[in-house]
Amino acid sequence: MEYDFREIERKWRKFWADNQVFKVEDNLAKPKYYVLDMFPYPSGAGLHVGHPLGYIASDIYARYKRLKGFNVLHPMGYDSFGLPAEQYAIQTGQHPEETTKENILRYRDQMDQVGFSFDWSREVRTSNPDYYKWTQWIFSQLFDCYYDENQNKAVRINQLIAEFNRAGNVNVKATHDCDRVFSAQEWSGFNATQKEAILQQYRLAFLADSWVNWCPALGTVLANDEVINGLSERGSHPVEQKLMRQWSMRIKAYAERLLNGLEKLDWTDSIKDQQRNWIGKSQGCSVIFETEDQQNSIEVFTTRPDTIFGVSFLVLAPEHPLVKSLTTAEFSEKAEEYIRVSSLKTERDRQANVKNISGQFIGSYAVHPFTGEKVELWIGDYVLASYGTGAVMAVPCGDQRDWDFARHFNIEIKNIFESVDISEGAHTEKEGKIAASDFLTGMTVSDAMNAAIQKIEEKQIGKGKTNFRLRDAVFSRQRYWGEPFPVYYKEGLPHIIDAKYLPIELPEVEKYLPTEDGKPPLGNAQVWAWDTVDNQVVDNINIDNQTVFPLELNTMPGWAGSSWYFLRYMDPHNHAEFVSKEKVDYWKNVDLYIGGSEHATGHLLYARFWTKFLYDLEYISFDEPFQKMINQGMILGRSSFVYRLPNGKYVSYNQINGQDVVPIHVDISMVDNDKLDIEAFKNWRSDYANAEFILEEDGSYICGHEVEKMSKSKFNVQTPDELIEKFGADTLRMYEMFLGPLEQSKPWDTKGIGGVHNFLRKLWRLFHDQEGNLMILDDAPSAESLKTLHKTIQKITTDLEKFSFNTGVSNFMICVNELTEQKCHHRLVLRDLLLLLSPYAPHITEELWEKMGYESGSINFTAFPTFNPEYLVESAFSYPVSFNGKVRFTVELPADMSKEDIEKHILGLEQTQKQLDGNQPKKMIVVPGRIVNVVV
RNA sequence: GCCCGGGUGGCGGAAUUGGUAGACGCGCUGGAUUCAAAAUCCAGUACUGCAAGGUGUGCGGGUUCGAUUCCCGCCCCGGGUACCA
Repeated sequence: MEYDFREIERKWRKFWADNQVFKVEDNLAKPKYYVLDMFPYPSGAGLHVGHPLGYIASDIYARYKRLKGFNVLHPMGYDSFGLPAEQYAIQTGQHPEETTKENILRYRDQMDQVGFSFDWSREVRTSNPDYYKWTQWIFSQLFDCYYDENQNKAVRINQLIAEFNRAGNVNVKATHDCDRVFSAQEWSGFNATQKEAILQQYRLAFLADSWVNWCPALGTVLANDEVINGLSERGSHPVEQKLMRQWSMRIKAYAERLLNGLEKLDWTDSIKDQQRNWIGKSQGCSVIFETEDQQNSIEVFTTRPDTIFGVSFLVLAPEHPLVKSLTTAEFSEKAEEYIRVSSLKTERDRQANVKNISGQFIGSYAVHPFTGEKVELWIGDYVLASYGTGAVMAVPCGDQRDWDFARHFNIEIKNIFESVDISEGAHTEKEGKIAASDFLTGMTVSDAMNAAIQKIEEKQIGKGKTNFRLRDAVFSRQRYWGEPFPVYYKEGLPHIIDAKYLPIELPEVEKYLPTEDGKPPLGNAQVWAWDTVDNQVVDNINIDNQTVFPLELNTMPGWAGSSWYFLRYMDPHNHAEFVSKEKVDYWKNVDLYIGGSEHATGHLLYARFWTKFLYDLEYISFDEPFQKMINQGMILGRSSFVYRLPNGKYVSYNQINGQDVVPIHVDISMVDNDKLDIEAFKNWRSDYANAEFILEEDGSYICGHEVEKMSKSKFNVQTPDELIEKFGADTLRMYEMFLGPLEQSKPWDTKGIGGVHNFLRKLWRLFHDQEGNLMILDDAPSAESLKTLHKTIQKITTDLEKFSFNTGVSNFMICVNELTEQKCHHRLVLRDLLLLLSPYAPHITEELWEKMGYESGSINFTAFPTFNPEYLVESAFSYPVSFNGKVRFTVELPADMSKEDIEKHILGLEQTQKQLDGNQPKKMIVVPGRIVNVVV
């Protein structure tokens, strides 16, 4: 019987599904292991061969862990809210839910074909009301909390209110945006609106007017990580700054913990560094400069307090609140013009003109806190209003931008560094000694830093401070296809709908576009008001602002649902809680997370933030979601090209010979081994129907190729479906792993897939005789076969532990090659081989397992073979003998021979004497079991 | 600019973390089998040289008995990031 992979794979997929083989119970008696893939957004394009790469790796690992006796949680779901479905809806009028469902069906079908061992009974979809009910609930918890910096955790807002009632906010240490200090008496005098306005400045989910990245083309705001070089991540549309009233998340409160938490995670340095940079902690100090007229004071933030005597001017952001009052009449016109011009610049313009130095003197001066000298005040848009204090002390000798600015505007450049030349640029290195700086003179930079901060604090003109680049995260989107907020507005104040009435389901709308008066799409909904008596969503006509109120029109961003989905898998059908304490205490956090590195500063940061928050409230017992993470590389496409000559003929690649040609992408399905199917090409498009060719000598047309990202427009997309049809899922799984290290990006090339397919056929033959009948021998295997087997057990095990899946495949090939040569048909060897291979190639191994007479469908729940080193003991070793490091010959010697004996033996050899050519060896290096080196 | 990766045959990639560079697969060459093809099997395949040999892991140095591996200085490619004070 031949290896009929189609029949075999169909059979086992059905068996697994019918018997729910991979359904996992919360078996508290067994040790747990949680293997998770980043869940996909189900796009209309379906999966290409790049998508399953990570899923295959995680599936192999999950199956391996099961064989090792772990209770493995290995779920899958869909991040099913998102922009593409909504834009498709705008174009076609089709409800995003419909398209999303269709896409999910296609994804599921494609994933099923690969033979993954997901427990589909735990599937989650973020757009499912049963799911987003809890996303809304978590939002309401964030709304109900503030961050207490004394306890260093999130605490219920009631406790803050109690403190306000007791003593105002004088003693409160919390992360907040509140710039006023009030007493208990004042607090009790505030009305409800005033009180809530203040509370908003403390809540972890809060409403605030903030500068946001507004994308007019998409009609929505975007988070910082959704903006790349001033353009939207999706669609590359321009983004501008706009002041809007938006929901935000006070992620800043967690900056320090998000930074420190990275230490204990088993992630790549690259991702950790990206998060560190994004969080952007910088230590320094604030310094207050009094203005010359002593009417105002300007606070700056600096990381170089040691250079305070090098200050020659201050620069304020054009948006700085004091600019207006500090500008003298003489300069007001110029200053206003400068402010106007810079406000028109989008973030993108500002970035594009980084080299352009611009600024404006505003006519007044500050006073240097130590020297009492006058310091010019300037505005310049290289200073950002949103970072630090929105003002900097400029030290041209120590900072290149300040140096450029000073040079450009002809401002004095003081040198406060000992024997450093600053005529051609600033001295930015933190080394050397400080000069001409009063009490700092003669100190090293680091000593001077400490001394300066100490003095500044003594004089009460500032204090040591830590700044973070991390901004609070905007949480409102002007979209339809996202989670609605459980929020209604009463007298302009947001009120949270009680958890027992959740979910608040997305309303039906006629159009998915913003309303004519610029409200978000939910503004089109007819039934979108909250009845506080009946506690339900009712028609807008009932709004009386007495008992029925308008609901929030924004929806939540894409990262809301993906920030906690890994928890829901543990308890996906729980209607009473987002996850039960018992289950989350058993499964804990994800042991192995596999996904792309493009989520470094988005999803991975937000998920960590929400995890820490839920930990603070003691809903979960761990504060990092993903212990170990592997980022699979991108699989690139291999595009094929035909070349058109100016005369319209198509010339084969090797016949171009430097002629002027236009390369044209051709669909890779028409190309086999770079050879073009000419008929298919002619039939592809009408304008190619009469194409003429200049062919190779053998009459074929050879295409050129290039490695590029896979995309429809380049006709280089390879879907898994057609490969599975042609070679089977087991072949595809092993081939994707064989391509190279998981983390590396690599070009997709179908050429080698035949080699992997041959391997499986060869494996099949190992279990059968020449006539194709099953042939399993029950007598004792040879020592040689046992050696092959145990060598393989050892290698496969270490490869799996190192996630080196590509070398794993090689080692299987070596093993099967050796066993074939040994004509090994022994039960004991083949049984273990099947177990070893089953994580990689589950279908063929289930089939052979069953044929060998073992229980059907049990192979993934048996036990992984254990390595026995006894079988590998060698009696002899073939020593490479080198002279001055160059290997000249090898010699077979007993493995237990002593160093001295080896040395003697080698020296006595004729070959050695020949190599020595009459010279005396200076020295001999003998590494037992490794190498012999003779130094001449 | 800065921060992470990476550079090994015609190609994808191996190499116990200082010990025989190029495993495994693809491709290619030759052969067996076949009426023929497919499939399968065997042999060869870093470069150079008739050969002995010589040269080879981006480039230039260094440490070492011995370096793809460690150190110093460059070059190139990929990813991230930036008037962040």
